[in-house]
Amino acid sequence: MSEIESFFKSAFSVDNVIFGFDGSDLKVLLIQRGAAPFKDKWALPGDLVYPNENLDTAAERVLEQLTGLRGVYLEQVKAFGAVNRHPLGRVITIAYYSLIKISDYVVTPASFAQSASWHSIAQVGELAFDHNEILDTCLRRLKHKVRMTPVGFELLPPKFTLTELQQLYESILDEKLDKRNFRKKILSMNLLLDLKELQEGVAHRPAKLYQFDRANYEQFVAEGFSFDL
Amino acid sequence: MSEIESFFKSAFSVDNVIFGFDGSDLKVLLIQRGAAPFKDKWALPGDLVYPNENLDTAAERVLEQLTGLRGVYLEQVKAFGAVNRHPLGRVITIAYYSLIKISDYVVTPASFAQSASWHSIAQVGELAFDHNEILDTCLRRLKHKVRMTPVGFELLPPKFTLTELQQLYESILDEKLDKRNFRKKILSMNLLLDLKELQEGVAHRPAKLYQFDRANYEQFVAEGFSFDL
DNA sequence: CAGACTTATTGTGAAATACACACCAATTTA
DNA sequence: TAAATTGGTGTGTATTTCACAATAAGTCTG
Repeated sequence: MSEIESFFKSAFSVDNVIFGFDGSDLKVLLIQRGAAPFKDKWALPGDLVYPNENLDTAAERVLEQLTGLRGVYLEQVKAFGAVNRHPLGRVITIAYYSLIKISDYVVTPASFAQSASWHSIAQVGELAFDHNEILDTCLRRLKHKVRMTPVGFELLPPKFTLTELQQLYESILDEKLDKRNFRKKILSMNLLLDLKELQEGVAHRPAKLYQFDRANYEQFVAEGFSFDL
Repeated sequence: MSEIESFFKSAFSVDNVIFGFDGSDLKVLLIQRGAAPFKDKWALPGDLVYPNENLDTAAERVLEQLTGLRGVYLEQVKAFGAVNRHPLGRVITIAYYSLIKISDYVVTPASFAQSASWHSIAQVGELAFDHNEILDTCLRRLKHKVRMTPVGFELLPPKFTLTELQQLYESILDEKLDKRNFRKKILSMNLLLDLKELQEGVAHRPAKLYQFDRANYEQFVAEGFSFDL
C-alpha cells in the first residue's frame, strides 16, 4: 500500500475514448469498474502509465489489457489535470481517442474490469471520475476530424453504398445531410471507386457498390488536396 | 537532493509557448536556462507542477515566475511524454500557448533564468529538451486558431488600420493575402467600428482608423456566427 | 505650388461552390 | 401487375471565391 501511496503522489494515466461504428450508430467503449474508487461505475478504459513507457504506448497497452483491443491507432487529445479529479491522489490523465469498426474487433474485458461494452453515445450516463468531460471533449474532436479527413471510409465494409456512407456521417455528426448534395460532394472528390456491382438481397432497387480509393487519396493529399465535408 | 530525486521519478511540468506580436513580427518568448540540464540553452518557460496545483494554474504561475508576465490567458495544447525527453528522469510536460501584444507586458526574467526575451519565429534555433517539437505543434495550433476566432484583433492598438490588421495576419500565418479580398472579407463581418478618424503623421494618404467591435462580435457568436478567415 | 511619391481605397466579372428542391428508375413482394 | 421501397439524378439560384488595376488622398521636394 505504501508503494501505491508514493506512486499516487504524482502519477499519470491514460484514458481512451474508443468510438465505434456498428453500421448504424456511433458508440463508445466503456468498462465497468471492478474495484474502488467508483466500483461498478462505467468508465473509460484507462490506467496508470509505467515510468519507462511512452504515453502513446501506454494508451495502446492499457486499451489492450482492459478490452482486448490490439493495434488500434490512438490519437492524443489533451491532458486533464484538475487537482481533485482522482479521489486517491494526484493523477493527471492524458486522453486518447480513436474510431474503429466495431465488427473488426472482439472485446474481451480484463479480469479487473467487470465488463467492457459498447454504449450508444446518446445513452451514456454518468461516468466515473471526470470521464464525461473527457468524452465530450473527444467527441467534439472526432466531429472535427471526420470533416477534415476521410476517416469515415474505414468504418464501412470494403464494398459499400453511398447511402451507407451518408448514414455513417449522419450518425457521427449527429445531423441530417442532404442526399443529393452529399452524393455530389463525395463523388466529386474522386475518392470512390465505382465497383460496377450492385447490392444484393434487398427488397428494393439495389444500390451501386463503391470502394474507397486509398491510392488516389494519398496522391491527392501529396498534391495538396484537403478533404472537407 | 533526495527530494528532487523522488520527485523526478514521475513528475509533470508545464511549458508555455507565448507568442507575441510587436507590430510587425510574430515572436516567441524564450528563456535562457541558468542551470543544468541544458544550461545556457534557450528554452520555453516551463517548470514542474506542484502536487496540489491545477495544470492551468501551474502554467500561469510558472510563466509569471520565469518571465514576470501576469494574467496571460493560456490554452492547453497537449502533453509531451516521450520517456527520454528529460535527461534527469521521467517528466511529461503539458504544453500551453498564448498570443499576446508584446508592448502590453514587461518581461522580467527570474533569477534562475539567465534571461528571457522575444525571438522571431523564423530565427529560433535549437532549443532545450523537445522544445522545438512543442513549439512547432503550438505554432500549427495558433495558425488554426487565428483563422477561426478573431484573436488577432487584440494584438493591435485600440485604433488600427486595415493594413495593420492584414500585416498581422500575414505575419502570423506566414503567407501573403490579397489586399482587396482581405478587406472585403473583414469588413463584411461587421466586426469593425469605423472611427471616422484618420491616421496621422504618415507621409502618404492616411488610412482610416478602426476599432474592434467586441459587443457585436459577442452577439454574433451567440447567434451562431463563426469567424472564418 | 507643381510634380513626384507613397500608400489607401474601391468594384467588377468570371468561376466555383453551396444549397434547396422533385421526379423517375429498379427492384421485391403481394 | 400494382404497390412499396429505396436508389439515383439535374437544374436554377444564391453565395462565395478569386484574380485583378485604376483612382484618391495625403506628404515631400525642388
